[in-house]
Amino acid sequence: MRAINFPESGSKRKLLDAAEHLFADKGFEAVSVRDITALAKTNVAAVNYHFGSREALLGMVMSRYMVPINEERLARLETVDRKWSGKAAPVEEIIDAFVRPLATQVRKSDLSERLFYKLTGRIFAEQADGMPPQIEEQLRQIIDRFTRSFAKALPLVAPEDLTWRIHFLVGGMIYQLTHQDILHRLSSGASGTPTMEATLSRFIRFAAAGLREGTEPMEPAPKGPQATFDF
Amino acid sequence: MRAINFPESGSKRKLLDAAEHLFADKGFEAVSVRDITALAKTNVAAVNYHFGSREALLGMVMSRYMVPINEERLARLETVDRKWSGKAAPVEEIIDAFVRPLATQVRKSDLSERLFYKLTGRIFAEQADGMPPQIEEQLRQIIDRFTRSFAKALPLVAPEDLTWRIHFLVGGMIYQLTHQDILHRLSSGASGTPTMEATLSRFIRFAAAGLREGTEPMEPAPKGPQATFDF
DNA sequence: CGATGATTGAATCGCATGTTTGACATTGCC
DNA sequence: GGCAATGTCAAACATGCGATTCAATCATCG
Repeated sequence: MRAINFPESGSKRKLLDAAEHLFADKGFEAVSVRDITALAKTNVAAVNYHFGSREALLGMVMSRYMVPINEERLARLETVDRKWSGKAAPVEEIIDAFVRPLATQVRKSDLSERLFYKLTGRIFAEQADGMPPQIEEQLRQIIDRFTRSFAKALPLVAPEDLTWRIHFLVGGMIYQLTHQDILHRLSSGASGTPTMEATLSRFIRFAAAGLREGTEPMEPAPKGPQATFDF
Repeated sequence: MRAINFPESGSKRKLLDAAEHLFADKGFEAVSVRDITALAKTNVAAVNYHFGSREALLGMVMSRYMVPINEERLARLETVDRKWSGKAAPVEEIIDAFVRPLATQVRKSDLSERLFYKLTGRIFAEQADGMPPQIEEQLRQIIDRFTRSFAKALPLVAPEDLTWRIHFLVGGMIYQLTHQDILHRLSSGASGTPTMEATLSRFIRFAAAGLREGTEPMEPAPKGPQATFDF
């Protein structure tokens, strides 16, 4: 499907690394070509020589970063599908296949945990238009495949509802990644930044409950008339 | 607490309106002073004359936009608290107090639905640092107050867990607002943009289930060994 | 009216941006 | 060695930016 060669060394690689760090830290718009070449210790012209333009470099940073994550997502989903072939898989496992690659790929990266997650968030939050076409295509495929698996796991959720709930899921995760620090700054009882592992399992529980909503075998209302809340 | 007068007319008002439209549509960084003054049909110098700087104008746009929303949030929460004084309110009502003001304030605005929500999202997603101090303070107060109400409504959820779940909630909503169009473009079975009312009630159900997760009176596992899922 | 202070307008400042240029250095291959 | 191809470099270019200047205009009120 793909045929990109990400350079292993040389100043092209140095530029990609520097750009990745800076984009993750400050955001795509806030980083100039000169910032990048300064950090990479190359000449300003190097960016345009190697990539043609600043935008092309930006796209290549996103690709190099996203492609392995998305490939692992699909691989993990396939494993889950095989394991539960035909039967409905637990939604937790599907969500896990979607978010876990973030935790595994972070270790293969030069980026710190914090920067790695910020970059993920930024790719969605800032650059969602202007994404390289092949990345957008890959994403479309992923949402498609995961939606199919969720649909099988949650036959009682109407497809229309399911689409929305998946959006809420993706959004909650993205936002969480990008804005961990800010949200914690706004919460007065802010406990220190926790490990990614803990965040992921918390998130999976939260999202799984949201996805399953309404499919439980009739829970007795624990308190008050919440069954009659009027929407 | 506050003592801002938002101008009712004149070119100061025209600048605020123009800036609001442009910021919502293109994002804060992508809009220049010249773009704003062109749309407002004023001179370039007007921005610096009336606001001192581009940044100050940006802050005033955010304030004029966010303050009424946040005030309505607090007012609604207070109503809910009074209604259930002492007792635990249904989480749906608390979430509603948080998200409903978006639907009511959109009608008082000059902005289209789409631009209105995009602006909300952008204030969080792009400008979360650099927010005017008084807005940040207001937000902190809101998260505080809502957290307290949620805690009372969900006594079985550990405070630490609750903080996280609220983050997921806020993030899911923000992201949804900002990226409705993109997510729908990525979902192949994209049905047309639905009304805000429908989105809100879908979201409230999703988030309420996530918040309540683990507090239900022991649901019989509907399928598979999901109780032993290993995190 | 005329004076005073608020507002506008055209021009310009200094600066940072992405990109291009052309000379120079390095590399790899015959 | 010779000679392309490839890569590097300092310098400059064109553009757009936020901000400022200062004279012209306007509104308000004595």
